[in-house]
Amino acid sequence: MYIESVNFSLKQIAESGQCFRMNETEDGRYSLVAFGEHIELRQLDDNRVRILGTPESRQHVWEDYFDLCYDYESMVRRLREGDDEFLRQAAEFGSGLRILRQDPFETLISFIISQNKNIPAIKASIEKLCQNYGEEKFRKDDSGSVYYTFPSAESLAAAGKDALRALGLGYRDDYVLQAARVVAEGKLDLARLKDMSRDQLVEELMSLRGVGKKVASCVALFAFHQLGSVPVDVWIARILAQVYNGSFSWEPYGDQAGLVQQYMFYYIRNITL
DNA sequence: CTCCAGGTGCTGG
DNA sequence: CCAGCACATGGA
Repeated sequence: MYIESVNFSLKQIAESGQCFRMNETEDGRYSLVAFGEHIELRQLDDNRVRILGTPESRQHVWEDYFDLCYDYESMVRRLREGDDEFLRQAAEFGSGLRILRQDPFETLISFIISQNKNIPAIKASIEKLCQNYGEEKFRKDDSGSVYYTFPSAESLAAAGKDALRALGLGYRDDYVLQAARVVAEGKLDLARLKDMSRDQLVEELMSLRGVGKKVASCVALFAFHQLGSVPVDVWIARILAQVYNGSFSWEPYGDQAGLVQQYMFYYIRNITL
């Protein structure tokens, strides 16, 4: 099965730091676990991707996940043709980025774990969490090897404090447990948050322990597709301070500022490393 | 060994 | 409101 769109680079999306379970394989494919399914993706050309390991009937699910209906080209063009040299470069460099529509609970827990960790460590922690509390399934491809789904709120909430501590999440384990309990007990209905304004959504998420402005912004952006939500992490803060001397304004980008942020993040990560 | 990581909560000014 | 600090762990 093929899915097709412009501004669609598996490599850029996988390395963009918005998802943690999309990884390049030895032969240049990308393996992804999401919504309880394992799939493999291959970039056929700039705009075309082949999906393996999922039935035709699921095509719309992945088209939605990769946000194929959204027009990224207009922002890429706007930045490339603008007078901001840094953003011109950033848009050129990350023109294949898209903002995924990920599962809210997975995104919430993942970004709670992300705090004060580097990306490889985040990925390792999440895999371990999945191996211990996710569901074990078998791949539908010929390898038939096992993979683990992201844990449900219920299974995490049922985990003991000590058992969770043994996973090595550090001080974040208590945040994870509390968030899982709140969701499992129905005190926080993540589906209901879809209808909220960006400010309401962020406020609601920040009521959870261990969820501050940055994590809440990431969940708003990467799970609820609030493109106006702007996560400011150490890297973005560094850009604002060092490249713009504190004079940058998100205002001109309005409800697409979070997208601009993503081009910045992807660019800075790849030019300084 | 040291430094730092897609931060947050708490404290004292 | 803001600066400073502890936090628990692992990758580089």
